[in-house]
Amino acid sequence: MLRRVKNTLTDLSFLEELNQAQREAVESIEGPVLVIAGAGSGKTRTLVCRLAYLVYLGVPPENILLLTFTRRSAKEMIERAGTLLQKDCDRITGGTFHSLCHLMLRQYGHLLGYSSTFTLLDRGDVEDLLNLLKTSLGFSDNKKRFPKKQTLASIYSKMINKLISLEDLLSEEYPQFLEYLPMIERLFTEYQNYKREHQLMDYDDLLINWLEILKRYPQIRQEIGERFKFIMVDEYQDTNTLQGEIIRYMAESHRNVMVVGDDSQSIYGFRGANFRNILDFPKIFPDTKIIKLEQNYRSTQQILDLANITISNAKWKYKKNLFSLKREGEKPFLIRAFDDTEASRFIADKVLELRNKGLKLSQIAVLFRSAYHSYELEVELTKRGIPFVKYGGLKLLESAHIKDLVSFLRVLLNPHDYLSWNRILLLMENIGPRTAERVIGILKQEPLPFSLSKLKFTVNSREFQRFLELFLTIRPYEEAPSGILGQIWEFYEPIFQRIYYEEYHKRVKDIEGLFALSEKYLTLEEFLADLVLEPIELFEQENATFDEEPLVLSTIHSAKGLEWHTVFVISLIEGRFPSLHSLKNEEELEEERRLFYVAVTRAREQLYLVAPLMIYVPGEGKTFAKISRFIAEIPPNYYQELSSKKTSEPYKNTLTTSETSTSRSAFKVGDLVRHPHFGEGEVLEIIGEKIKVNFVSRGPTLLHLKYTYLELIS
DNA sequence: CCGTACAATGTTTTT
DNA sequence: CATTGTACGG
Repeated sequence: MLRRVKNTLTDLSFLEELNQAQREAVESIEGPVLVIAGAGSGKTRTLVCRLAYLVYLGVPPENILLLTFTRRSAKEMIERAGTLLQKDCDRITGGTFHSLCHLMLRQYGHLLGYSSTFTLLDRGDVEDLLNLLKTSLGFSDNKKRFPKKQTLASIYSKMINKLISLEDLLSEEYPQFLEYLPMIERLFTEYQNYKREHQLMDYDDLLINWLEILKRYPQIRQEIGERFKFIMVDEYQDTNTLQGEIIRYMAESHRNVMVVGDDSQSIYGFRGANFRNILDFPKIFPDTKIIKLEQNYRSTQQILDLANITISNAKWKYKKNLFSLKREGEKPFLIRAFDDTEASRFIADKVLELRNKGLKLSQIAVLFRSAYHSYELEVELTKRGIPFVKYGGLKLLESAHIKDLVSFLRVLLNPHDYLSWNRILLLMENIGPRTAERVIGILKQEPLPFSLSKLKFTVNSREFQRFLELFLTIRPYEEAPSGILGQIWEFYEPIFQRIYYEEYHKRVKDIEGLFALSEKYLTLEEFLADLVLEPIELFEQENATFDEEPLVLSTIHSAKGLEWHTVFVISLIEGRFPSLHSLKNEEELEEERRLFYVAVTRAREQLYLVAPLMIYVPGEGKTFAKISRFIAEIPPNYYQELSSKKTSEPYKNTLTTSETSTSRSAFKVGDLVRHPHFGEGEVLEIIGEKIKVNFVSRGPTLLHLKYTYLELIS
């Protein structure tokens, strides 16, 4: 059935680098395949090779669908496949489940009564809408214990993703709200109606609605089967029942589907992911070929040993037998710092020491359970001028000022998005909840160009009058997104200054970021959808001045699938990791354990486990912290304890040398210098504490004198 | 009816 | 400790 395409693509040498099991996975082209891949077993490489192999065999790239956990990783894999083949693979469809569903719904959503310009709601929008409905139903008056908007949003999403009834969910996880069951039920019904009536979809709707279409229309299943003849799904252990169903229907006609995952790395239970999905796959697709990748290429034996202890203590034992190439390395380190401040200092010292030894900063990562665990460290790194990026913190769209701007864009595209109308109306001078409500009432009866005079008459706000004029001049389908954004910004700036005058400069940087992003898009729809589907991380932009690739700080969830030379896992104390929230529930504790397993298996060579002795507790001051059970249960001979007080001598020397070198006289333009990592280069420029060196190996590079070890050669 | 000053309140992980 | 709700003055 598959014919080899002429002989232009002859180079299959990439297959030879695979081991037996990997190769089998790559070459099993037809029928359902389940790959159980342990941590570091070359899972990504296998997927990439299989993509390349399919294209090599003559499968048109547009007939291949690759579903991954982030759009970034899909893009990366497709690029890598292209490199292997030396052929463009861009036409492979790749992305997350949500982005695929979004794509499909823009095309087929009309079957459920959705126009192709429906608005996507992010978590914050969902909360706002639930809150709006809660108030309008009168549930917020005097009902002190009625759940608040965040909780409501969590309950709703869990209910949908786990496919369980509200009553079951409440009695299992939120017994304190059981008395409100009928009210919450009512609220959720209103919520669903509201979304439908106003062309809105939340994350869950993307899955539900696409699944609904697949279920209802056999001819579409057929059509989709023709379009995506080969389906691959990465990180299958983190899919939920809905996603499993979607795959079942999409692959129904040809059954060419490969899913890859590792049950011991399932860490998304909180959003309904069920690792049983992976075990049930052969039941949904009988005759599934099961392939296990058990050889670990990533980590040293010492790191693997520690990881294996963790997983062997798991309640549910996994049938896996990870073996490595017996690559010897250093035992993992355990550091008991006095408090978070000392831990941060230790890490900063160590990072600089490693960099002085020639390790790239981007080869080092600091991992933690919750985004806020790295606050102290961020302060320390900033103080020392160590560039870093943080993954898993606040997203661009989660900041109020960005949300404001986006709301303007949204109403241009979907005038029925009254949620966004509400937001922008409240921003304007002399408009409060009541006026906003009145305006929306008018808009609902008569959409904009018609209700213009009526609105001008009713609303006493100059700002609003100006906005109306602007609204009518913008052509959202014709102008470039960046141009539209520009016009909106011109209008919004004074409002912005008024509301956020305190952190004006900090926030303006995000706006600049949004502008830069908008320039990559041709249509406003795509731009807005992407902001929700692929939320942009909001990092400290101050580090952007460094040419060097930054150190990585990341939540463990966001570190999935990645690896580094050296990994620090911080905040290893009870209540933080495992998180306080999971302590009462055994299932969630098991998930925390898998999370710890994921964290330690990110490291290739060196692993540092860091736990403070004391932590600051709000009302109580400094108190003793209990070390994480995940550390306590590891026999001490699996790690070596290291004092956080003293760093190794050679490093101290370099610090003093470089500190003397901060004085302007140390280097001058034209000097020849040597850097431990970049090699030799010529000094181009000295700007305050920074120095620009033209390295033979990598061209002009800006370095911070205080923290760089430079040797004068000439 | 708007805007502001103050009190209360709980705190994970992501598409 | 930062966000969210409430009370009050303009």
